[in-house]
Amino acid sequence: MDNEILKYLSKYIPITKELEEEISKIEFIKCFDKGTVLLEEGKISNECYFIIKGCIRSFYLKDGEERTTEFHTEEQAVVPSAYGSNVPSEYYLECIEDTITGVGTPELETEIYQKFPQIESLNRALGEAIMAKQQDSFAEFKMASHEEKYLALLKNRPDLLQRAPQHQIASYLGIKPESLSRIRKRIMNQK
Amino acid sequence: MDNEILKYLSKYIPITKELEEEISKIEFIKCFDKGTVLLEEGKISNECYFIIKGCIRSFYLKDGEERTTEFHTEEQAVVPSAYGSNVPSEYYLECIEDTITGVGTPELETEIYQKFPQIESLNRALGEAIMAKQQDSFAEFKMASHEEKYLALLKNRPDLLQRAPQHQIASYLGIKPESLSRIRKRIMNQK
DNA sequence: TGAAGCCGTTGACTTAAGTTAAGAAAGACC
DNA sequence: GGTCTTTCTTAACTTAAGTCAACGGCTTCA
Repeated sequence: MDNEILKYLSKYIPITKELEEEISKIEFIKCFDKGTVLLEEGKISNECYFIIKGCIRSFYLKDGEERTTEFHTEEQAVVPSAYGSNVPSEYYLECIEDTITGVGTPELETEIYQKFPQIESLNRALGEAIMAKQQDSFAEFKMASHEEKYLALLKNRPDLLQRAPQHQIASYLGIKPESLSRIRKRIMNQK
Repeated sequence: MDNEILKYLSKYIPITKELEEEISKIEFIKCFDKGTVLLEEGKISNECYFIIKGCIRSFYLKDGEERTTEFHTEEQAVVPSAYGSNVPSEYYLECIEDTITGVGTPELETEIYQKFPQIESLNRALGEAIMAKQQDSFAEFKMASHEEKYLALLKNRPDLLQRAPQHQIASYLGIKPESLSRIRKRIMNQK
């Protein structure tokens, strides 16, 4: 099976011949160079992405300063919150690496859900699971010290620290680059 | 329409006679006194709740200290992250007011989804919308000062500050009760 | 090769939150 | 009514993050 999206789906639901044909037919792969901006603040977004390879950073501007909200990597879906709603986006999507994605649209989604209701079921179940996980990690995050947040990131997504520049990591953690630098120094000295 | 759940559903999808009969038949209303613990750490949970009236607080224990993760109020669903999964819960659910809820189970859910796929579609769509909102507010929360977090809560959920004791609000904001007290004093003096 | 920018680090200073402890106010219970 | 508990506030001290500024390393590009 050389289709990444089918490979992903097969983890959760049986892939029928019919489903395989349909998905192969409609899958729409796009490649983006590092630095490509997929969505800008104020623009309407009608695409969502499933990352096959690479990293997409979402961030918004506050007082001219970039605030990173997420780093999306392999096997993750990127659904702009304004996706399909005709509401201008409040944030940016930027590829911080060369990135290969499957691209979806609201129309395509509707079509697939009609033909394959089990995929909508899957998305509901996955969505609920992701939401519960989000709530848990939000709770952890709220009470953690900045150092603990950094250590948690180091543990859960060690690759990110290699893939993204440190000041972006800092804004993702909700701290200033200077603080992150000091935290790293402190941890080094403790060892 | 005297059924709160139907009233809620009718905001999003047309209520057919058949749907109305079915939901009325299966709806299971329970009332709980203030102080009732609906779920304890370590217990399996097989119920989810839709709050008609009241307030349910979810929290977990860390080093013997309660950490409030959410205050669920009217028209909100409370789905324990371990719901239907046979995994012991990591947190508690407690009614901090007399509370009236609709109660759901995984079996009931499956049954409803089979009979009324449009409800599963609705749940998927609502889930995605809630998730996007969660991500946005998480992003705001990360970069906000403690004072800004308090002011945001004051603005978005002013009722909570009347309904829950201050130390629970503090742990919900991720700060110590002493800090919240100081922040409130600071704000009062500024006015 | 040299100038300009970006990035991470460091230092000095300010500000605010955590910690510990104590006390006042309000409620619950007997 | 009086005691006990819970809740909130206040104070003194410690610790760490924000702010501002400077510097060195590295890349880019003319």
